[in-house]
Amino acid sequence: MSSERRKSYPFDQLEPKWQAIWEERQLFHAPNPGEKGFDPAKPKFYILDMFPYPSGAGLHVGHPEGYTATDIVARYKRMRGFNVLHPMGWDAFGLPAEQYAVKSGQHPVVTTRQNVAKFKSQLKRIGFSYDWQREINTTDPRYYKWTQWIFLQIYNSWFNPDTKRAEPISTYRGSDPDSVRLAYVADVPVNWCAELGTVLANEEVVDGKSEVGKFPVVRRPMRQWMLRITAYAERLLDDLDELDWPEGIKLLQRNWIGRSEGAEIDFKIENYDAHVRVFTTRPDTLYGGTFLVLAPEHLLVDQIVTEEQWPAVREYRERTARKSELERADLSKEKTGVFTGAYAINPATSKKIPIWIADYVLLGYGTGAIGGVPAHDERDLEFAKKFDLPIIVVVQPTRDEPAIGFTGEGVAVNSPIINGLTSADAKKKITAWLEQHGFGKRAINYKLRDWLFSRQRYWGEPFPIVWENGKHRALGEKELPVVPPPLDDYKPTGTGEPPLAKAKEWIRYSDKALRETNTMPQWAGSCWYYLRFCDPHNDKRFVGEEAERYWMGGDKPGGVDLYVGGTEHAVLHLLYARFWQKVLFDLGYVSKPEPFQRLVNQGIILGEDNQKMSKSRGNIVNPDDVIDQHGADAFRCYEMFMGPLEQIKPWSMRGVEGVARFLARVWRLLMTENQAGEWELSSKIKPADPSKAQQKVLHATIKKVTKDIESFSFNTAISQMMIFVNAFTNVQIIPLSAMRPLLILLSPFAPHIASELWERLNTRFSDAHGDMTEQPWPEYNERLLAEEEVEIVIQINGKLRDRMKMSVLATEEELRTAALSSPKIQDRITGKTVRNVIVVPKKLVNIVV
RNA sequence: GCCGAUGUGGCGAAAUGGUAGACGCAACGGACUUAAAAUCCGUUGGGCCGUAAAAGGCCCGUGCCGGUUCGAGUCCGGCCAUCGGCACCA
Repeated sequence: MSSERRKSYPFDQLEPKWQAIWEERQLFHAPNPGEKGFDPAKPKFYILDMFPYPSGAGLHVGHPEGYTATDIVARYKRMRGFNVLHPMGWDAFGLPAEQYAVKSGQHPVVTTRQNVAKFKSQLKRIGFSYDWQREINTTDPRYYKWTQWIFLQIYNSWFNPDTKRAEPISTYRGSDPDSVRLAYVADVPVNWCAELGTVLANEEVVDGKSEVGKFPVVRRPMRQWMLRITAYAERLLDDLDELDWPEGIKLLQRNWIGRSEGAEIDFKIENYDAHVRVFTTRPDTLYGGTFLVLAPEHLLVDQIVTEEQWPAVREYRERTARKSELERADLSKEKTGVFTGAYAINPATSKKIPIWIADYVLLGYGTGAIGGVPAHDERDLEFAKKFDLPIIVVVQPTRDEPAIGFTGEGVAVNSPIINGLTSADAKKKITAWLEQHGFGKRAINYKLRDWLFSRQRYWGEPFPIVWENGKHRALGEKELPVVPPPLDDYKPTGTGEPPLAKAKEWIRYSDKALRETNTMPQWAGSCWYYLRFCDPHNDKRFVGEEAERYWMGGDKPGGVDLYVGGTEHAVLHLLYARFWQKVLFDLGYVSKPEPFQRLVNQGIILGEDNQKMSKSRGNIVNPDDVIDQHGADAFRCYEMFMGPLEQIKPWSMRGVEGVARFLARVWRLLMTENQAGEWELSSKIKPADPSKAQQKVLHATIKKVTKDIESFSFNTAISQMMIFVNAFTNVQIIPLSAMRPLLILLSPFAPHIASELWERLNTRFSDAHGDMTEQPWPEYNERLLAEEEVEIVIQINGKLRDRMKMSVLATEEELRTAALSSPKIQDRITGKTVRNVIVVPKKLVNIVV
C-alpha cells in the first residue's frame, strides 16, 4: 500500500516524542542564581554558538555543524554535573530584510518574524538542547534598547592614556570633550556605494566592490560616527595571549591590529616655520633618506606647496580623490606623484631633500608622511627610479647580495653616527640620538583604524542622539529605546542621506533638535549578545550583576567557556565584541576583560560535488530532507562523523546512510520485531555479566568517547561506538550492564534514540532510575582495559618481519630472547652480526644487523 | 608579494616517533529470499612470486627531494600543489 520505504527504526515517531517531552519539562532551562531550581553546588559552563542571521532561505547543513558540536558538549557537561548555559538567538538586523522591504514594501519586522519562526522550527527538529527561555532577537526593542544604552556609555566616555582605560567623560579636563569621546563624529572619506545607496565599512568592501551585491564602491567624504577602537589596540593585542583560541586566529587578529615599532622623526621644512613628521620602522636608514613623501590629502600640503607647483598639485589631488580604493591600492600600476616645490632638511645629514606628494602614501596610517629611503624600501626605490631621485646605500647586507633594494637587516654604512652597527643596534642608537637632539622619538603604530560605526540604512538600531545648533547630544537613558519610525518607502535616498530622514515627523525631536538619522551597523547587536543571554529578560539593566558574575565567571580572563563558529568572523566580530567588552569592563559594568575564553572554528561543509554550496550550483543540502529520510539523530551523527570539526569537507548522502545504518544496528541490538510488526525489547537482554572481552571493549569505549568529546574529536568517538556495536552483534546474551553505559555515551550524539531505548529498558529492568538526561556520565576502569597478552612486533632494521604473542609482564630480556629465537628471524639473521636490539615493552623488538 | 592551513586507498578518514589505512562509504563474493529490498558473513592499497586452488612469501607505498633516528605519515631543511586571509601599513 505505502510505496514509502519502511524506516529501519521508528525515528519519525520517537524523535518528535522526545522533543515534546524535553520542551514540556523544560529540561534544558538553566536557572539563574537565586531562581527556583538553581543549584549553587554545581560549577558553571557557558557554551555558545555564533547566533545566525535568519535568512529567508532557511537553514542549510553548514549551520548545524557547529551547533551539533556544542550540543554534544552541552549534553555531556550536564551529565558531568555542570550548570550549563547553552542559548540561541537571532542576529536579525541587516541588509537582506531591508532589501526585501524595498522590493515588496513589507516591513522587515514581518519578514524577520517569519524567518525566525522557520529557523527555530528547523533547529528544534534537530533536537538541540537550547534553553529557549533565553531566546533573544537583536531587532527586539527590549534588546536594542540596551544596544543603544551601551552606545551611550561609549559616547559618554573617553580613553585616558595615563590609566589606559575608558573613563566617564566627566573626568576629562580638556576644553573639548567631543574630541576625545570613544564615539565621535568625523568627516571621513568613506566607501560610498551608489547602488546600495549607503556607505560601507572597509571590511564590507572586497576588491573595490561591495561584499553584498558586488557593486562598485568609491571614496567620498561624509559625516560619520566613529568608535575609537584604536585606543584599545595595545590591549586588544596583549590580551590575546591568555585566550585559548586557535593560533591562526590570534595571528589574524594580530596582523589586523598590525603593531609596528619604530620612530617618529621631524623634518624641518626649509624657509618655513614648520616640520613634517614621519613614521618609520627603520630609523637606522635615516642617512639614506633622499626625499619626503606626503599623502595627497596631508594638511601641510596647502601650506608648503610653491606657487609654480600649485596647478600640478591641485590636479594630482583631484585625480587621487576620484580614484576608488581599488584603483589606488592596485599594486601593478606605476607609482605616481608630484613635487611640491618645497624642501625639508634631513636631520642626520643636514641636507636639503625635496618634498613630494604621492598616493602610495596613505593619510590614515602613521603620520601620513614618509621619509623616502630608496636604497632600502621597494616602494621608495620604484618611486625614486621613476622620478630620478638620488639613491644612497646605508645598509650593507651580510650575505653576498646587491645593497640597493636590500630591505633586510644588515650593517649600517655611510651613516657617521651608527656606522658598523647592526641594524638592530643602529636603530637604538639613532633613536636615542634623535631624542637627544629633539628631532624625534621612539613610536609605535597600529594598522587598526577607528571603526566606522554609522550606516545609511533603515533596518538597524537608531542612534540615541539628537542634533541641536550643529552639535550632537546624547539622549537620556529614560528615552530608550529609540524605535525607528514606520516608513512607506524603505528605499535609500540615493544622496547618502539615510532612509530615516524621510520620516519628517520622527526626526523632529523638538523645536530646536533633530534626530540622528544614521543607524548602527549589523555588528552592534552581536557585540554584546553573549552578555544578554546571561539575563535576557532584565528590564532594569543590560545584564544583572549577579547573573553576569556567575555565567561569565571563572578564573580565566574570558567569560564564555566555549565559543564555536565560522572563521569568517575571525577578525571583525571577534575584535568588535572584545572592544565593547573592554569598554564595559573599564566602566565597571562587567567582571571580565575578555568575552570568549576558548574559541573553536568549524570548517565549511561543501556540496557533494566538492564545491561551495550555493543556489546557483544547485548543490545545497537542506537538513529537513535529510531528517525526513534518516532522522535527526542520523543527521547529527553524520555531521560529526564526516571528519574533524575544523576541517573543510564535502557532504555525502551515502555517508548519512552509513551512519543511519549504525543507529539502526543499535536499535536492533536492543529491540526485535514481533509477528505483528511491532518493536519490542529483545529477549536476549539479560542482567548477566559481560564477558572479559565485552568488558574490555566497553571500558575502551567509555575511555575513548570521553576523551574524544573533551578534545572535539567527535568523528573518532562515533567510530569507537561502531566498534562497540559490532562487537555485540550476533551475541546470544546481551548484558544489560554493558548496554546502559553505551546509551549514555551515545546520548549526546543521538539523544532521541538513546532516550527511547533507555526508557524501554526501564520498562523491564529496574537497575536504573530516571530518564536518559538525568544519568551521570560513566567512568571507565583502567584495570579492565589491561591486556594480559599483547602482540609484539619484531622488526629487522625497522622493517616488520614477524609478530608474537607475549605476556604484558614480559621483561625486556624475555622479549629480546623470544624475538631472537623466532624461526623467521633466525632465518634472516644467520650469518649476520646483530649490532643492537631495541626493545619497547608491550610494543616491539627491533633487531639491527 | 607576505602570512596561515592542508596534501594518506576508488571516496570521507584513522594512527603518544614504534604493525600505515581503525571506523564508515563504494565495489565484489556468499548466506537468507520464488525474487528483490533490508539484514547477516566475507574480500578489498599497488606490484610480483607461489599454488590445481589455497596456505604462504617478496618488493613498493602517506605531494616531491634530502636529513635526523635502531625506526619517520609524524621531527628538521628545501621545493611543489590546493585552499583561506592580508595586501603600497612606511
